[in-house]
Amino acid sequence: MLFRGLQTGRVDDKGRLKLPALVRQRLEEIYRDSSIYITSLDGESVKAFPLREWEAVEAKLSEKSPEGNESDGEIKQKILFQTNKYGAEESLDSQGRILVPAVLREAAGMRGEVKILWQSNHMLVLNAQKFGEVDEANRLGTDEKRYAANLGV
Amino acid sequence: MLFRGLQTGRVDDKGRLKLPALVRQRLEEIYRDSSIYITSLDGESVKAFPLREWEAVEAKLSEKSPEGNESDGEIKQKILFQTNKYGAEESLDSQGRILVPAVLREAAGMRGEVKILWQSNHMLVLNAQKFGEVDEANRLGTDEKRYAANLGV
DNA sequence: ACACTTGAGTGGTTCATAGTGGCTTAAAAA
DNA sequence: TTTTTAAGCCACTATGAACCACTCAAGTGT
Repeated sequence: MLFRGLQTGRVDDKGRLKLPALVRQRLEEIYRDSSIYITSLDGESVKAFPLREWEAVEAKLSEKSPEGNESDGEIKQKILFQTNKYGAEESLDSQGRILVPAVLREAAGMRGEVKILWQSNHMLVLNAQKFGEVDEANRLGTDEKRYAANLGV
Repeated sequence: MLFRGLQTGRVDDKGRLKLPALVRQRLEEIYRDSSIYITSLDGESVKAFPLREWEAVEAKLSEKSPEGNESDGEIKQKILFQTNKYGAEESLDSQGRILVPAVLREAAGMRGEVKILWQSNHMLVLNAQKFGEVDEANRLGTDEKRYAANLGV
């Protein structure tokens, strides 16, 4: 777990995403490598993978699917195509910034302040508007709160 | 892996494809050789192989097929014929450009801006229109996004 | 057969700008 | 305070895009 909770970053007018100091420190501690694969599935949000994590995903995506499962391989191909479309290998500069590729910057509206969340193996980066939408879509109903309560939350 | 993500190149009015600087650097690092075999299977897209990679493919194509497998050898012949039809050995000039053979230029609509993807052992080059078509065909539905999420993407 | 034209390919130059790196001031934390 | 982090800003550089000029080969017409 790289970090918990919400972090905020900022994209400057040249399209560079500045990561909060905490995130930089953790990246350094855990991965000892500042290489990042920055991409997206749909252009709505930005996903930034420590390169090592991305390589693991890549391995899964290029694994041969079990016999008799055509569609499985097809989906993997699609995922690879989409992530390639938005993707770029980057690395943190001396001030902890990474350049967001122009296509992605445009598609995901990466300008000014952005929200950063850690999701199992990558950072999810959203602009304020998208964050609001996701938030809305993730509101808990009473049943869900009960469910949470059962889990001790 | 030569590079990840999408690169854009440009074909000038003389039919020369200019490779992005990153790609040139990586080619130099990894292959230490600027020889490229540029070809296509069907004229729809351009496939540019570092010569060494193409030689590996060629080796597979000229391997004797297992006994009693007529059609296998036939397919290899067809593939060789088509790749020869469009193919040419080229090498990067001092400014990182390669000439796309006229036939291929014509067939694949190589003019102006083009998209470049790395596919296991070669660069796949598509014009904007073809890229759009492929993109369209590779859009992810909600089920597929769920599948991706399970893989950690 | 010869000179001439044409067009494709080659090589290089120039200019604008996206990207890079770093500096400085401001703000926040210790 | 002192120290760290952030944000804006500025200057430099590498790259890309557009040109231009030259070579070479093929074809054309006399």
